[in-house]
Amino acid sequence: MAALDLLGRRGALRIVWELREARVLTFRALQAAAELPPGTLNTRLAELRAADIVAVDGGYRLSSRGADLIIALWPLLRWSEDWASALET
Amino acid sequence: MAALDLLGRRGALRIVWELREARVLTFRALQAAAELPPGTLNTRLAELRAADIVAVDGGYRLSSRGADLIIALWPLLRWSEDWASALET
DNA sequence: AGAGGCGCTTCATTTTCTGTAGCATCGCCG
DNA sequence: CGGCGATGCTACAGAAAATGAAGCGCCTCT
Repeated sequence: MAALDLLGRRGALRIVWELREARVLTFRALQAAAELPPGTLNTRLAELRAADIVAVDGGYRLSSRGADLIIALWPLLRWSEDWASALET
Repeated sequence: MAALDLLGRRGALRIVWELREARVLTFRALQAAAELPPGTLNTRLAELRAADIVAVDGGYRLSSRGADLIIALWPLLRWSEDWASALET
């Protein structure tokens, strides 16, 4: 479960999420969107780049593997919406 | 993305994973399976119980919402297998 | 009584995260 | 050219979290 270990680090899933739909964000924009301090963001980005999930190409974007990841994440996101609305009641 | 925040904590996804297929584990068995020290496990279990993902019923098991989560996790697990085998090459 | 399993708790150490500040670089505009 | 704003990213001190080992109190079974 190495992948779960990587994605289970603070902010990792959030970064991937913010780069959904082929978004290209600058370091600072990503920092604002993911609500992470620069040090953490930079550490996380290094790991995600090493894992070939995030690519740098005129800003940060998902690699093709990262795009697959977003697709695989869809059911989880659906679940989290249901979960959030269920908790409100 | 409160759910992602919760699941993005160390060991959280791993705990859910170890409870897949309606498994019922004792605290110590879960500790061994998830490779977590008791303090961390206990903290995480408290969060997961508060989120109604894990239930205590003669041991730790997934709640019905937790079972839904496992299903939603399937594509991600598939992706992580592909990812792991791709990294080996 | 003793042995073993149980769910935790405690504690000291190490690791990680946070938040602010700021550096060096680049492109743009007058 | 000289400044201006934005960029990616580093530095640092303090806070928070995780780690690993030890062990407590409780229960059950022999």
